Amino acid sequence: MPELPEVQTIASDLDDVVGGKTIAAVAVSFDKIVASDLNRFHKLLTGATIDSVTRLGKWVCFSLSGTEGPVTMLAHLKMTGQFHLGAWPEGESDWPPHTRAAFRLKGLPAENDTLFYKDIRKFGRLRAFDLMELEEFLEHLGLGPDPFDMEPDDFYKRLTSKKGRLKSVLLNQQVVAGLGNIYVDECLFASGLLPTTSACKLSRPDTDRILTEARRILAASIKARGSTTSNYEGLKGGGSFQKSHNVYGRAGEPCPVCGSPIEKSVVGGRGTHHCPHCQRGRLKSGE
DNA sequence: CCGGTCACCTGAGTGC
DNA sequence: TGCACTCAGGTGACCG
Repeated sequence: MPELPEVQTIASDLDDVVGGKTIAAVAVSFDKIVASDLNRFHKLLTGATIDSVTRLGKWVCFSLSGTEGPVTMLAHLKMTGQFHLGAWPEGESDWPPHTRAAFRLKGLPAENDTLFYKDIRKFGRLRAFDLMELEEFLEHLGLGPDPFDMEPDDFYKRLTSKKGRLKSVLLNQQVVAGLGNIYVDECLFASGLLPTTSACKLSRPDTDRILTEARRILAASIKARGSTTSNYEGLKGGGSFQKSHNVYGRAGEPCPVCGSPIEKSVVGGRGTHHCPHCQRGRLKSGE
């Protein structure tokens, strides 16, 4: 379930390990994993050099120099996507379990010269674009800014212009990019706000508090290489921030602040965790 | 515009 | 031991 800190870790590991490498060959073992044209995917990426790997919301963004100009590969890992290094598969039986695509890289030892995209549930998608196609796709996505890039004024306007419940609005990637189920629950606990609060009724102190807590929690999680609950690790291993979760995955356990049992409910179709005592209405001015 | 539901998939966990 | 069942969350599509 990679969210912002996990994708940041994955991208930064990839940048270290495969940055500067040239793709000698591309193989796809499950066609649907490539959501842009498959022939063009092969054509754009084969022979291209990976200049850098960064994060865009929850997308992993490979910037490459292709044979005919700049190329971008965007990867969305959805629930169970991972990148791994291994040996190039010569036959179908050589593919590691659940791997869906392989990129053979030049200049690495043969036993580790291939970047695999692994995805148990096959929800993730890879796309390759030239500059114009990228621009078009990004416009279509309409991602909002990261919490780290967001001005408090802008954040207030974005949240209060939505009529939905706070949890759903924070999960909307067009409002703010990078938050997922885990960090929204943690952030709302830290902010003392109920997930079911109407976003449009929030005060300026409310939205300031949410932004501050989101930045604090996300930064701490990035430092811990993210949260490993299941099916997440970077090239250099998993994270440890799950140990710092206060409410996510802790239904029935005592709230670390007041001791009340953490409640689990469904909000916007997502499992939602909150403390019924610490999370109440909106904050008052000056709090 | 908004909420609810389903589809996309597989594995882990639970209860009988 | 095995089987049926539920659940996990990111996103897009669809309906009311």
